[in-house]
Amino acid sequence: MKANGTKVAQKRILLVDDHPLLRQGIAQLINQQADLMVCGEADDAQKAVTAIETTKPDLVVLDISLKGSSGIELLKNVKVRFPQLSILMLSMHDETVFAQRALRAGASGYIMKQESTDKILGALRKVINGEVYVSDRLGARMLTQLVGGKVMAPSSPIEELSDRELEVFSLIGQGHGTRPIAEKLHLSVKTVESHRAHIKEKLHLNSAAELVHHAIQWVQSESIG
Amino acid sequence: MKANGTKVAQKRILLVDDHPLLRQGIAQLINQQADLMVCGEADDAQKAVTAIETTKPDLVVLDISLKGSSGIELLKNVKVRFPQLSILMLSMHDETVFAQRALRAGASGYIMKQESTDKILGALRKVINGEVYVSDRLGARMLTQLVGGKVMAPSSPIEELSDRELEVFSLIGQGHGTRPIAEKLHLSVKTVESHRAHIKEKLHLNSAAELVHHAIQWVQSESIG
DNA sequence: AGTTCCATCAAGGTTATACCTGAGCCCTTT
DNA sequence: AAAGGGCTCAGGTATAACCTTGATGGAACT
Repeated sequence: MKANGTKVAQKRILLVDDHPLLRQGIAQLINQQADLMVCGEADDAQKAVTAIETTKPDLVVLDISLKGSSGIELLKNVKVRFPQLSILMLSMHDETVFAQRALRAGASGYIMKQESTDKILGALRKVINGEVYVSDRLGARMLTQLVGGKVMAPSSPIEELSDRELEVFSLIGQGHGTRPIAEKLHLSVKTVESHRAHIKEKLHLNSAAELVHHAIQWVQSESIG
Repeated sequence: MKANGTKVAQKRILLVDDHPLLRQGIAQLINQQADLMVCGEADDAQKAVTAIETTKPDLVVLDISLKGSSGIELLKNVKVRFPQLSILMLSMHDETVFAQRALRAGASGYIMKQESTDKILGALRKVINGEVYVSDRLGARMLTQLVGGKVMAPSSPIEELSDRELEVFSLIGQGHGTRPIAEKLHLSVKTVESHRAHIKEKLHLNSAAELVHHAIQWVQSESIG
């Protein structure tokens, strides 16, 4: 069966990531498999939607940090338009902050770029078969949360932030002011101010200076650690 | 000449990155070239040093954000032990923040993972030939800083700040707002505003957000070393 | 000694941002 | 149907940022 070359019905995978090197790496990994193939690539949100419509993939591998809008936003949009489509989120960021909100937004799995190619292949196959993939560590943690009745003590109050709030928080940490953030996200300045206020409440911060300070620290710890 | 297969002396490249997918991507890119080859891979600082000793690469491609210690720390250590070795820093982060730091620490180039494979190949070849690679945008910016500054190259425009300005800059970087700074230094708020304006001029910054961003960055780099 | 330069300090006035209250809409949960 | 949370935005006031202007005193050139 396996030896039958391309006659086996291969699962079609669309790659969405703005790092050409990484796309090349995962594309090679996938195309080496008899049962998988890359049907297309995209490096931003618009191209991703177009590519889904034209290539009809069985699975989308989606980077959580795209240029322009965040991967989570794209994930939500795609899920609205193509509810049946399976999506595996790929990220270099800490799973404790991003994985659960990715799953809540409709992803079928979350895996970090730091994982071995074996594990990534395993995640791909699991998601294609309709299952949900998360790391063992995160899976255990989520079980504990369920059994524990309510929500576990969040390891960081940053997990309390909503998706939009986290997006704003991240942009603040990258050094952007309120106005540029509003423009980038196509929102009213008033809305961004509102998000900032909520972030300050949730993180128990008292001033704009403190907010910027913590945001920059967090962005830095995310990128270096 | 080119047609002589592997008889041409290929340049040996060591990859240091903790993302297997990305290593696979860049390895494939390099090994497709007749004049380049991957001589080894490493995913943390220790293995990187060992690999340099055993494989004697002509060039090291080094991710700036490694697990454990940061890539910049590793860069400094490697430069102490192997001063002749060329190093191209690879990063997914904004070059305006990290590139100059990397070059000062001894790197021969800095390129972002978002760049096309063509540009990455170009950077690899440029660094192997003993030249320095930075993006066109960053190169122009650095030139402007040199020309716009004084005759000599200030290693950092921060050295242009007066004592008082540096004091204010440092307090901004510690997360204090204008009012608290004025109180702490027994000055009028207006005076602190004036200092802030002069700092912004000297560092070529355009907004308060940028100022705070750079100030925090600087304070952090000072405390880390 | 005079001129120039600039660091330091500061005011007035304009614009932008921060902060507070409130509110409509949508979705999910109950 | 009701309740809660998330997302969006507005009005109004307080505060901070920003621009211009300018006084003072020290350093440096010439």
